[in-house]
Order: sequence, then C-alpha cells, then structure tokens
Amino acid sequence: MVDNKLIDVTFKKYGLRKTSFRKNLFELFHNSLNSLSAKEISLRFSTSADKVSIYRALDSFEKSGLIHKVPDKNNLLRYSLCKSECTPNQHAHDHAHFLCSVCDETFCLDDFTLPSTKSHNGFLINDLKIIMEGTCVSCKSI
Amino acid sequence: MVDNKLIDVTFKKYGLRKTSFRKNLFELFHNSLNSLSAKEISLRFSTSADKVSIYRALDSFEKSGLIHKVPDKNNLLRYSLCKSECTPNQHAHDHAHFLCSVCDETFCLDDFTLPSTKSHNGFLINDLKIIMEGTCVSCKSI
DNA sequence: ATATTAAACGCAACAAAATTGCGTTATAAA
DNA sequence: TTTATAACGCAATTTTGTTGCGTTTAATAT
Ligand SMILES: [Mn+2]
Ligand SMILES: [Mn+2]
Ligand SMILES: [Zn+2]
Ligand SMILES: [Zn+2]
Repeated sequence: MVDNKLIDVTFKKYGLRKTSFRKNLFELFHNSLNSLSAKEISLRFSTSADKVSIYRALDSFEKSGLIHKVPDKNNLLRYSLCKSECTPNQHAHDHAHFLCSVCDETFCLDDFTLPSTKSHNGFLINDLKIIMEGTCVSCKSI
Repeated sequence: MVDNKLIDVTFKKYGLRKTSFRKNLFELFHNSLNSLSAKEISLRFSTSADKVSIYRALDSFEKSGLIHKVPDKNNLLRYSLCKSECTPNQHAHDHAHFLCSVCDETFCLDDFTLPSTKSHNGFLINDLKIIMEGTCVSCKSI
C-alpha cells in the first residue's frame, strides 16, 4: 500500500490527474521491484483494466517523467519508475539495465558506473545506454 | 555490388545456402552502413520479397554468426553484420553502437572500450552492450 | 548427368502487441 | 455548480512477427 500523501505529492509534481486507475498503476510500480510490461500490469489488476487505458497511462506517465522505458528481451514495451529527479524536461537515466536470460525480467542497476565520455572520434555523445544480459540474483540461486 | 568470390567465401564459412534471395540480402547488409529492420529490407528489394522469407533468413543469418541483433528505438527486430570473427559458436560483439539522431544511421564504434565487469551485486553478466545516441561526424559538420 | 535429401520458399492463416476513433465519464479549475 | 478537457472503455484496425504446409531449389551422393 502506498500512502495517499505520496500519491498527492507525486501526482502534483508530475502534473497527473488522480484517477483511481492511475493511482493503482502508480502503486503497482511503486511496490514492484523490477520493471513492468502492459501484459504484466493487466494481470496484476483484480478489476480488469482496459489495455488501451494501460497503454495511454504508461505513455502519459512516461511523458511526465514518472516512468521510463526499459529494454525488454522480447521487444515489449516495458517501464520502470524514474528516480525522483526526473521531470517532463529532464529524464536523466544514468543507470544500466540488466536483462535476465532465465526469467526474462529487466532490472535497473542504479549503481553501475557508466562511461562519461562526451565524444569519441568526432561523434558527439548525448546519451549512453548500457544493456547487460546474464543471470539475475534470484535465478542464479535456483 | 559484392563480388561473387566474397559471397562464396562468406556463405561457405557460415554454412549458408546460396539462394538468390539470401545472396541479395547479404549484399544489402554488406553495402549498408547502418543496421536493417525487416521492413527496411523489404522496401529495398525491387522484386518484392516475402516477409516470412525475410524473417527466416534473418534468423538463419543470426544463428550462423553472420549478423546480430541490434537494439531499436521502436522495438523492431533490427540486425547488423557481424565482424568476421563471429561464428555460430562465438558471437563476439565487443563494440559499441552509435545512433545518429540527425541522419538515423547506426555506426559500429570498434575501438570504444567496454566495461569488462563480469558480475555486479550478484548479477552474472554474460554480455554487455553500449548504445550511444548523438550526432555523427558528418552530421556535426553540416 | 541424375537422383536424392533437406533446406529454403511462398502463400495463407494466425497471433500478439500496440494504436486509433469516438462517444461517454470523471476530474480539476473557474 | 458550471465548464473544459483529460481519461476511460469499447470496437476496430494496424503493425510486427510466427506457424503450417505444399512446392521449389540447392547441395550432395550416386
Ligand atoms: Mn531504468
Ligand atoms: Mn555492430
Ligand atoms: Zn532472472
Ligand atoms: Zn548522422
């Protein structure tokens, strides 16, 4: 459960309307350790949520800076909560993503240091992403 | 145009059958600086190629070690030619990819040093990819 | 050269993921 | 309370990729 105060503050900050569906969706992201796809979101809702509403909410959350796209092993749209620094104007995702070959989940590795190079052989680098594949902590111990 | 000798050598090396379609597909990859999606491939063929053949050829090329998947902004299947060291048993893609925001081309930056970390916080890392976005050399000077 | 074998092809059907259109409902602000 | 508009929900559609199956083609053996 997420307390109402946090929802108020968050939705205010990101300029989002507090509909019951979007509040539930935010809770889902907040309580979930790793990223979510539209299908996973759908499955976790007791009251069946319309997929169009899911996609549109995800899109809106992303534009606002609340969530960001993460890579997915099967090329699905998949999202994770942003750090609190993100806004519609500044999505700063300075962390690596890890795709588990076993469970197919995507994890954000917040403390993996990225190369900070801003140019290379004349190429101007505005954004640098790292995508790792391997075995995640839980799958390793099975 | 790609000389027949190269096709012979390449197809032999990767254990691929020399069908006219697959020879053309190889030429396409060989003559193209950037990566290719199924749709882009389809559009560049004069004689309309069946999409199933395209997907199956891409799959077969990938398994053989001739091409490898490249991340795509719109979650499409997208491929690039491998370095000549690749085989079905050893796909070694130890280079970064650069996507130019201006001209949309993909460049392989062979000499960009990748982090060599093999594990992080209990996650076992088998493969690490770097995708950069920015402005390429030619677009910078326009 | 010819026969044999298996991969590749082409077409239709299918499936999953995501998008669009539109009338209705709920929210925020006046 | 009224009003403007964002969000919702349902149907239809598009896009991307897959599966099945009979036919063709290429590599190999004879
Ligand atoms: Mn992330
Ligand atoms: Mn490459
Ligand atoms: Zn896992
Ligand atoms: Zn460019």
